[in-house]
Amino acid sequence: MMNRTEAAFTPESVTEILRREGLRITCNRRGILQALFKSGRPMSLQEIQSAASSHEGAHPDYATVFRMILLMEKLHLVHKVNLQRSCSYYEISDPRKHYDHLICRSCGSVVLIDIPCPIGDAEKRIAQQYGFRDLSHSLEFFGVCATCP
Amino acid sequence: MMNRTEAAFTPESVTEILRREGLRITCNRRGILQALFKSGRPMSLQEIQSAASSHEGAHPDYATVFRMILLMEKLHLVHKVNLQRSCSYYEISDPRKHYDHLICRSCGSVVLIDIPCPIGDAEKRIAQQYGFRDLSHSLEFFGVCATCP
DNA sequence: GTAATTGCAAATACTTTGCCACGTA
DNA sequence: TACGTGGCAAAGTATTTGCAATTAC
Repeated sequence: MMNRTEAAFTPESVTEILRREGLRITCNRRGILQALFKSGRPMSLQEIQSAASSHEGAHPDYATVFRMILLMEKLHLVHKVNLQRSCSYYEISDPRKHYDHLICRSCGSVVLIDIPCPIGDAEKRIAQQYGFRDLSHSLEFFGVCATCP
Repeated sequence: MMNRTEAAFTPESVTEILRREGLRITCNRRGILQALFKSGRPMSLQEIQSAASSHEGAHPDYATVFRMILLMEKLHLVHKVNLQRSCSYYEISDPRKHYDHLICRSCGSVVLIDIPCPIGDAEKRIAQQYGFRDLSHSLEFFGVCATCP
């Protein structure tokens, strides 16, 4: 997909991708990108909206955030994360990185874990066995964190 | 948790668990249980409602299904499955079984896969490394199935 | 008989869309 | 200037709750 360099994602490189797609770079969009990059964890649209608003000139409407994230999702620049909550959460989706999460059932804290992906092999085997192609996966661990009773 | 026998889940054994919790067994609830057991895949509340209604005497209101599933979720008798759709899907959660899914991005078909769980070990390592306890996980594979273009 | 369960309807929450004014390139 | 973008408000969809009537035990 896309015409992307092999460099890791940064606000700048993602901005460049958007520009190449013919999209316009506005204050709101800059704010939204900053918000996504600053946060180390998946964010709801609400969270993205308010975080974005702390950046110069940015005060995106909720609908604006919604449409921007929709756009970025289509371009595989962000992806949705399943936190078992009542609304959707998103995070930057660097194609070179791997995103599995550890979520506290009690306080809701979310940790991005970096394990050597126990899934890669299974993915290939499953593709063969079930005749599916173009596989990806979503893996979340749920538990109770050290600071919760 | 609970005072459960080691036998696999059946409508009867789950009914027994509910009874022990002091809950009353009604036609609606029987219908909902039947629906969950008959279906081999995760169901939305809508689907559960209409499937339940095909059982003798059962015509549960949507709210009734909602409350019943909520209850069963608390008792760990069902769990939510992340199908990346706009509403929640649930399935029976037999503690002796393992639930990972393979979902077609194109036609939406859902397959319950039974692989030797590549996660079990990782789960223990993660528990140690991050100080979490009582770990469980949610794993879904997404791809395009053999019959889709 | 008593307390749990249910249907109905209303409230809430999140998501999605239409439209026109506005700003970027 | 031209067209993508953004705010506002309304519509759509799923979830959740209150309450009185009903039912299991």
